[in-house]
Amino acid sequence: MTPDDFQLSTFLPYRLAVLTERVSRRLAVEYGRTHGLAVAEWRVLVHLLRCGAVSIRDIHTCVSLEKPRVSRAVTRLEAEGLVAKTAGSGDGRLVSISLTTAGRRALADIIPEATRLERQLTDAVSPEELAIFYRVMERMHAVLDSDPEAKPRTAMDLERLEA
Amino acid sequence: MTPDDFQLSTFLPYRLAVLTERVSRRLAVEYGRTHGLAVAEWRVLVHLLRCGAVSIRDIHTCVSLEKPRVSRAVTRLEAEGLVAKTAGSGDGRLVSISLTTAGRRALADIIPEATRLERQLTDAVSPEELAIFYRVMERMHAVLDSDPEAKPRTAMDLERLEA
DNA sequence: TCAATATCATTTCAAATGCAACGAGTTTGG
DNA sequence: CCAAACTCGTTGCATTTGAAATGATATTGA
Repeated sequence: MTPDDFQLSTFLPYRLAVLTERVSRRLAVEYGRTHGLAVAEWRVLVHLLRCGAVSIRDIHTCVSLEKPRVSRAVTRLEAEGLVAKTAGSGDGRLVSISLTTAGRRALADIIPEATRLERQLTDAVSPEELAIFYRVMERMHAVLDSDPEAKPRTAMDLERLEA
Repeated sequence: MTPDDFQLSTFLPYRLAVLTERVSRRLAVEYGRTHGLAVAEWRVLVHLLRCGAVSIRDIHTCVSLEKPRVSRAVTRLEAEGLVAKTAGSGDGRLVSISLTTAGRRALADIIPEATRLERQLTDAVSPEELAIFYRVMERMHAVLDSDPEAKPRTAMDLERLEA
């Protein structure tokens, strides 16, 4: 392919970016409207639901967010009463973050909506096609895993493969 | 699925976001290292290669970037001599933006690298799987197209379907 | 033991971002 | 003809962002 034939609208990274942003913004409507959350806050809450009391560092290495972003998200969530931040009992550097009842309640509101959106998207294709879709995504990740210029995957995203 | 079973690492919007960011950042290494470009600048340059002299508005409606972002990207590109900005001949509000020779040369450097990265990713799966992958993406777009809460697709991304 | 190194969370700072408002120009409808 | 409504590109402004620096605590190794 000569450079002149290059077309943005069929370029894989562009197509991924466009679909992702569209899905992402659509989802943000749900958790934004009902609880004023941003994506970082949403991810932190969900991670806490599954992993209980954890540190900033732990969240950072799990949910693909930079450390300062997690720190700020937690600050906001604490201000809104959705999470509690307590000094770690053992290591004095660690902060222990956990869901409050209000946080759990917020998730109980949002998760069904999120799941509904996901189902709307996945129901548009057959289970076989969807399985292939996820397999292709995984293969692309694998290519990046062996590329020294690419950023490594988070612990959680790798862990999922073993399960 | 009860809310407690919800898992971020298998949630479609999250998975899309993670893969997209990884691919996007890997690509940015290419056009960042060689020419100091950011994603908006890269998209503008590529669009110009294909569409010749166009307005800010036209770029905005084609490459999925907000208008101010396009405007600022063009300002930077002009400062670096990669595009030329001339007052539109007809409508006095329009600005005509086109590639300079240096801009064309920059693209000649970057596009092969971008294409190489894309091929690395797509070569990891069979052509059939890749075709299904793109079809699934298109179906998800179609779901969002009929969702009033979702942002509409750009002209260019829709146009591609007719071709 | 205790200095050097490492890790954790936060903060600083400069740059990027998006929304809304703006000024300039154009089209429309009476 | 001209005032109202619209469109174009830019800019102001408040917020978000990530990289690097910071301060506090832990660990290591001599």
